[in-house]
Amino acid sequence: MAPAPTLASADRRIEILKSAAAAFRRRGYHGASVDEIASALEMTKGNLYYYFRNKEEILYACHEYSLDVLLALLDDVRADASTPDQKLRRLILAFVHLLLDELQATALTIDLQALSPPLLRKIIARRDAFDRGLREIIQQGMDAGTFAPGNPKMVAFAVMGAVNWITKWYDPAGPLTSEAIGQAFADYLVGGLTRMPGEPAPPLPPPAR
Amino acid sequence: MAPAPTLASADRRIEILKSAAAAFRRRGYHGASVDEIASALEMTKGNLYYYFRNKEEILYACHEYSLDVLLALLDDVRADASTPDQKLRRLILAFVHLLLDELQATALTIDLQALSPPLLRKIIARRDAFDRGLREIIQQGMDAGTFAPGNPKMVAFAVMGAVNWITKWYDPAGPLTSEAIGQAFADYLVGGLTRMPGEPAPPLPPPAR
DNA sequence: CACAGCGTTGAACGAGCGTTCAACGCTGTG
DNA sequence: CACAGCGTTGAACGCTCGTTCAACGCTGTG
Repeated sequence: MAPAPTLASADRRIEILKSAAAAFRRRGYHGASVDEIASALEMTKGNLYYYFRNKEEILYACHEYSLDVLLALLDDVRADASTPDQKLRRLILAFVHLLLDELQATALTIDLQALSPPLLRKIIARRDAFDRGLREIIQQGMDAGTFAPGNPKMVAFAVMGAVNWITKWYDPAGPLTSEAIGQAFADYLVGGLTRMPGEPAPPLPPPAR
Repeated sequence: MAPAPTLASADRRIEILKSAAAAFRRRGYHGASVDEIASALEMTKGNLYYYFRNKEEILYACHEYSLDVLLALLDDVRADASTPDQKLRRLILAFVHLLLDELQATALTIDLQALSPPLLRKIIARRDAFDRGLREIIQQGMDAGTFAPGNPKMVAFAVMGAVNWITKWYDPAGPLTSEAIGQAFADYLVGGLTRMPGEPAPPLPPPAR
C-alpha cells in the first residue's frame, strides 16, 4: 500500500531475484516467462534487462545467492565445537528455515541444467563444496560411533533430498510453520525412526502432532 | 542395430512415454521439445500426434503410468503380513528399483503443475492415495512402538523426498547400482542414523563402502 | 533554466516450438 | 491388379516469448 520509496539498484536486483525464484519454483525455468517475473513486481519486462543481461543470468544469480547463504551456514556450523549429531541437527534446522523463509523455497531445486556449461560448472563446484561439508560431518559421526556405519555420501544425498523436497509440498499459508517442519525433520533425519525395545527416546519437544 | 521389427501400436506408445520421461527429466516439461522426444526414437514430431493428442497428454500418460506401477507396489506391500518396519523397508527397496530401472528416474519428479486443472486433479488424487498408504504404514509402526512417536505425515514426506531426489544425482553409468542405493536408503530411512551407546546395530549386509 | 543521466517504457523483431494437415508408401486383402 | 487403411512424412502456420532499442520523464546539479 505505502507507495514504494525509490529502491537502490542493488535492492531492486534482489527483488527481481525473489520474484524470479518464486516463478521458477512454480513453473520451472522454461515454464516461467520473463514477463511473469516482471509483472509480479509491477514493472515491464523490458526493464528487467536494465538489471540483468538475460534470463539465464537471473537463474544464475538465484543459484549464486542461495549458495552464498547455504555455504555461510555451513561455515558457521563447522566452526562451532559440538558433536557431529548436534552439528547435523543444527544444519538441518537452519537449512529448512533459510529455505522456506528466505529463499522462496527454491535453493537447489530449480533447473540447474538450464544453465550453459560455463555457468553450470561454477554452480556445481559450489554445490559440491556444500555436499562435501555435509558428508564430512556425517563421516565424523560415524568415526566417533555416534552414527551407524554406512556410506556418508548416500546419507548426505538422502538428507538433502528430504529437505529440498519440502519445496514441493510446503504451503506458506498452511498450518505447518517452517520451525515445526525443521524440528520434525531434524528429529527424524538425525534421531532415526526405529526404536529398539527398551531404548530411551531421544529428548523431544512435546510430541509434535 | 537389429532393424526394429514393426511394433504394435501399444508398444509404440510406451516407447514414446519412455523417451518423453527421459527428456522431461533432463530438461523439464517446458524445456523438452516434442521434436526432441521424437528424434530420440528416430521418428518425426508430426508422427507423435498419431499416438497422442498433444504434449500435455504425453505428460499425463507418464504420470499415469508411474502411478500404476507405484500403486500396484503399494498394494503388494500392504497385502503381505509382516511388521511395519519390514513393510517400509520393502517399499523403499522396491520403489528405488522401479524408479531407477523402469521409470527412467522420473516418477513423481516432473512438473505436475504443467498439467491443466482437470488432469492435475486426477493425478494428485492418486498420488495422495500413495501418500496415505505410506503414512498408514508409518502410523502402524508408531502405534506398535517399533517407530518413535512423531508426525507420520512428515516422516512420509521425508522418505518420499529422499527417494525422489535420487533422480537428481543418479547416473546409470556410475558405479552405484540401483540395488546398492536401495539398500543404503532402506538402512538409513528405516534403521536411522544415531546409535545409542551399547545398542546393537541392526542386521546389515557387509558394511557398504 | 539548461543539461545530464538513470530508470523506465512500449513497441517491434525474430526464433523456436506446438500443432495441423494433405499427401504418400507400404502391407495385406478380395 | 485394385483397393483400403494404417503409419508416416515434411512443410506450413501461428503463437509465445526472449531480447533489443529508440525515446521519454524525472531528479538533481551548475
